[in-house]
Amino acid sequence: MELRVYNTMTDRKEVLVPMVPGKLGMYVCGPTVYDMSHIGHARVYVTFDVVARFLRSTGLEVCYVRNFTDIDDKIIKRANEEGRAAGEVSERYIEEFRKDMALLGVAPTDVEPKVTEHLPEIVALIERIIASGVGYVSGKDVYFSVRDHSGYGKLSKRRLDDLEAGARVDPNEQKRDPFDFALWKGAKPGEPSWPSPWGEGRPGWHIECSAMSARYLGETFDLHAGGKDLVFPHHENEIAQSEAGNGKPFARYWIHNGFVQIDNEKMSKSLGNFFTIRDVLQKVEPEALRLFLLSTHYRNPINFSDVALADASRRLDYIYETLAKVEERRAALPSEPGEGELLESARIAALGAGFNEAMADDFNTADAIGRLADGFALLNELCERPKTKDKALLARTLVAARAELLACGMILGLFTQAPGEYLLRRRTRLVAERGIDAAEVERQIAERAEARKRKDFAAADRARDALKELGVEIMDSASGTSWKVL
RNA sequence: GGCGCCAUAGCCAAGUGGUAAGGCAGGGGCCUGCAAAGCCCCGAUUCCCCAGUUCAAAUCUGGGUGGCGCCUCCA
Repeated sequence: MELRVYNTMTDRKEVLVPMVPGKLGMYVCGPTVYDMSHIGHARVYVTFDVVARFLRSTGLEVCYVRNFTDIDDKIIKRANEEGRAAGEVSERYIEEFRKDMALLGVAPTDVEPKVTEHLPEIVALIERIIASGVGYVSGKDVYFSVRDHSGYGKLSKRRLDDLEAGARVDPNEQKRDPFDFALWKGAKPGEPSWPSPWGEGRPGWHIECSAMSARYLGETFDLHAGGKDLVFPHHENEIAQSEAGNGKPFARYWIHNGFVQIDNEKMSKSLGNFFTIRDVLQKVEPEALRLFLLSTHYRNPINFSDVALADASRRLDYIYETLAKVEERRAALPSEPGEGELLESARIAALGAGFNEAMADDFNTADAIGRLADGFALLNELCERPKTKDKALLARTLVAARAELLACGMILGLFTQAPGEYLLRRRTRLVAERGIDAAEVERQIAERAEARKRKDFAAADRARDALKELGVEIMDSASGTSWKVL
């Protein structure tokens, strides 16, 4: 199947053709580890986790590199505030980041390079940039001379002359041109530093990604991704550095995700309207956040709200309730139903086919998730009103339909939990939140069962109403009465 | 000022030339002692407005209106 991706470089969807057939290298700009990650970070890493999973599902051997920026002004600032070493701060937040990612089902990437462990590569690249004539030393710093590099602005479609109006010059810097950017910053007192041909100092912000991507993926590689706000200047500068230093084209396809917004405004630290991943996970299951993030196409902005999150949560409950129902039904059917025909085979086949079609069109997770809806309806239908008395046939069909859905879910990193565990954890969480006495609920349900046995429906209904008052909803079925928190 | 994005039902959200996916909420039906859950059916003659191109436009072009982003650390 042809895989089409929207390439920021060309502003169109293009067929993704890896440089080396069967293999694909991808680099995603990772976090600067100076604080807890927010849901904007969650979106980026969930998005590209799904991209990597989908690419792998097509048979590509993917090498996914995502860095940690573990030395930077903000980290130093934080370290000074806390009276710690910069390394302590970055290590702490790397751990927190990994915890967040694990909760969200974001798989570790193949390589997670840290800037502080790649100084030799960085210094060597800066030397090559200087040698190529577009880098210059000024005082203790080294800068990239933007005007001496042809092609600067090709990703962001900016011309230097257009930038002029918004230019701001930091008087502390010794640039020849306001748009030049630092490759190397000479050490200031009390700052962490590393030796270099230009004296003690540390790398500029952009050079790390150029150096580390080349180290693990080669000087030219397939896919480079990140948040939309990195297009300029970060990615533009990476391109300039890499192409000037290596004399080769840099990344072949660029993909960028849209922002998470709050009340239709960008969420950011500077606006103070941001939620950390940890904040959100206090309130909902991590998987619900993941589902929410994937319910909008990655390039569009997504508006974060309690309502939207509740929608995703409800939908996820439906999915796990369906899967739990399938398990229960399955237990009453032949355990080895054998091979053979299926019910609704066309509908089942359409699930995976439709899903893949949507994903192959620029990773359209929103469309892809929509295509799965019929599969869950089918499972419910099969469980509640099977159109056959052939138990083996029913069992085969249930297994096949579920397998199809779970295979798609695996690519999204969704529906991967044991349904019973998910539902119990969710109920336990809600029970605690609402201060519901679970034993009391069970007692009232038992009483109601007695009343029903006596055909005293008035009493049974009173019991049900009483439970509803507590926020508990009950469901009668052949196998007894179950309950959930509303 | 420069560059760019977005506008689809009450809400969320796909769809980039061939006659509007999906979800939530709502209405009806089936099931149920009654419910709940589930399943089925119903819901935009229409895609911010105006003009144009075309046999055909939510989709393309031009012009508006409204919202947002980047150009400064930012995912």
